Amino acid sequence: MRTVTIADVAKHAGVAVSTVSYVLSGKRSISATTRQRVLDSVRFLGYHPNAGARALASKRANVIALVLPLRAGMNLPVLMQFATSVVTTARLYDHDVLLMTADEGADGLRRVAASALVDGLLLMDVEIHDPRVPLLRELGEPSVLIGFPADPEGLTCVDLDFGRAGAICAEHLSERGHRKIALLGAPGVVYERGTGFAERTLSGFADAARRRGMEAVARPCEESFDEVCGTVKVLLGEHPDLTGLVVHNEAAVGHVLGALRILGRRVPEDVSVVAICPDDVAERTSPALTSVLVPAEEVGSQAVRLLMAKLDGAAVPESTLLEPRLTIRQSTALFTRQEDSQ
Amino acid sequence: MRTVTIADVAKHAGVAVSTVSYVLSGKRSISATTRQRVLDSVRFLGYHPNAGARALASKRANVIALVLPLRAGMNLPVLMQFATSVVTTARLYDHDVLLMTADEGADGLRRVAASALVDGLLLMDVEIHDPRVPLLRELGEPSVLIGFPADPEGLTCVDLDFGRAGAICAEHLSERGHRKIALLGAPGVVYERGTGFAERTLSGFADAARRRGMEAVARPCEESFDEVCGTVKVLLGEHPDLTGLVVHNEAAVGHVLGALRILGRRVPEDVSVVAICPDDVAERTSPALTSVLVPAEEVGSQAVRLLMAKLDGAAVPESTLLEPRLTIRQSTALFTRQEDSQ
DNA sequence: CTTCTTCTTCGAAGCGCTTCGACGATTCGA
DNA sequence: TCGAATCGTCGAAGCGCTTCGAAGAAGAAG
Repeated sequence: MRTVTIADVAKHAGVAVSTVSYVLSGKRSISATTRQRVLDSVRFLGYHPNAGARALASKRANVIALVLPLRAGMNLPVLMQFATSVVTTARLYDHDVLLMTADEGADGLRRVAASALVDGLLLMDVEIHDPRVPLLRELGEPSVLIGFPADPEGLTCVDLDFGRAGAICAEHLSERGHRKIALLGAPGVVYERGTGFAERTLSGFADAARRRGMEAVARPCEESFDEVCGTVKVLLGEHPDLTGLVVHNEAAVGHVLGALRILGRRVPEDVSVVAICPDDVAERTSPALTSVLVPAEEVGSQAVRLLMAKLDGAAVPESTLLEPRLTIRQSTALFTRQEDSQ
Repeated sequence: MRTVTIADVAKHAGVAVSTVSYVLSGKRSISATTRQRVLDSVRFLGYHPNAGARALASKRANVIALVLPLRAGMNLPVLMQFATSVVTTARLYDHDVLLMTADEGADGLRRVAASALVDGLLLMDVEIHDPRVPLLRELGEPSVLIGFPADPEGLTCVDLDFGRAGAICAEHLSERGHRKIALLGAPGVVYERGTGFAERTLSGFADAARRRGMEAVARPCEESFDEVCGTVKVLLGEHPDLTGLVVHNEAAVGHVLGALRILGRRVPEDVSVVAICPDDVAERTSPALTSVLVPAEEVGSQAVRLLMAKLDGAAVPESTLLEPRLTIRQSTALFTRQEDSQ
């Protein structure tokens, strides 16, 4: 069973090879009757263009690279959602996705760019001082970053507006009457690595709290049950009048409720909890958590769309921030001060 | 900055294009001096072969497809480890990895095979009655499956030996003196879908228990804390003399210890717990869990190696089962019967 | 009826690489 | 010492596709 080539289709349809090509690409007008005849032959023979030949002749591989980091402290479910949406969206544009890990580093990027294996790059989990960023400028390969480096000048970046996300959480608690609130963040290493989103959430949270005249504290937090429990305990010990908790650590979300239970605090009667996490995680706890969604799918498909636009030579905005959305569930309640604090 | 081609290298080194090609592929002997001269030119010019041209001429894309399912009930961290190890191992063989989701289904497989985009397929999370399996036979594309379909005849399959894993858990508990044990499994849907690994674990567990003269029960289990708690409660209610628990549900592992704590059972004094999960999960709990490792990395790299062998036309075993390893930690203790049951 | 357009379609020239056959230059056996 | 085998290298023929220039057909315009 030899594979079907464009020449086979041309012969079967009784036209020239180039005609078949033009029918398939739509780059020149072809009469309706010829087009139909060609299309019929394509279907009849089960023709699929040879990717290598196409790439060679057109200088377009119709493949994009997805560069995943896969480091500690990553949020797997969100990452997975993201990857899925990238693949799905890319397919809508007739592109495939090459999976690269960050281990290969600069050489890897250089290699795929130079070998014309891919037409563009999608980099995830970009850090504030990401070593890949200067290389990216040097390569001149079309690219889109998920996350923001320190200097996004000349690059195309997409992300959830984490500053707003932090602020929305604080504002929601403020509206519910809370006066003293805390942020339970990502593990310490995430901050140390300078991953932008964690810091931006924190400052959005803190700024909003200040604007609303609330007292706010923040703490990084590891992901094991015991660590979460310990952190929450210390937090409540140091700030007995704490009534609102924002959790920005997906893995810890589940443990926080358990910790509060053990510590004898009811949710939402004693403490209100808002999480920044995907909806399914927030819905699986009890009580279900009021949460701000990380729209992984939207980020992924938007990133692909931007990359496709760049491949077509279109101008795209350097910065795209996706608006977070708050979903109110059972973990936040109107807080009526039992006794005015102080 | 035009891209460097093999002709540029040839000219720079003062040899024929074909000579450069043979130096790089090693398919014909080349004198040491010429080889060195060519290699120097390659490095000097920063030459990277054009992937499309290479694929076209050699009929080998040097790319393999990784087909991920991305359904409910998947075990993300393991899946991620697996994907990483596939990419890393593939690179050792100078291959890249194309990421596909199962959504595209049969058409997707047909497409990448027909377009010669990839040389082979790696399918994950294969089900007992997987619709992709017959297609695979039809396509005749080199492939390796992770997991076992009902009829693996003529296919190449790799997996952890889950039957042994279940058995090892039971045997370990038996050796520690337990007489009545239970298996807390994957969510119900996983069993209903007929994913082989869950069933094989269960039967390995049950058989070993029977051989050792232990009483054994099993239950599927959802992943939220409340569901886990409920399931454990029912289990202990129905079987008050239960002293050993095997957990084969990574997401639930953390919750199980919390549930036992709430129910007033100490680990390992009252109940011993063995988990089937990656080491890092088992180590993060307290007490750290005695566990059987799912060697995701080994599965991934082994799968790639098998696929590479097939691409080279070598014969490979139809079935490769990786031996599970038990790591003893703090969650299982010698059980001394307080009173001989019955 | 001729000339100029416009619309379709065709032929051919690559794209950059691999691979086959061939050809000198050595080396070996007898 | 001569023919045969071996070694190292070269040239050229594709691989299957895109794309450019041009040609034929069919109207439109004069």
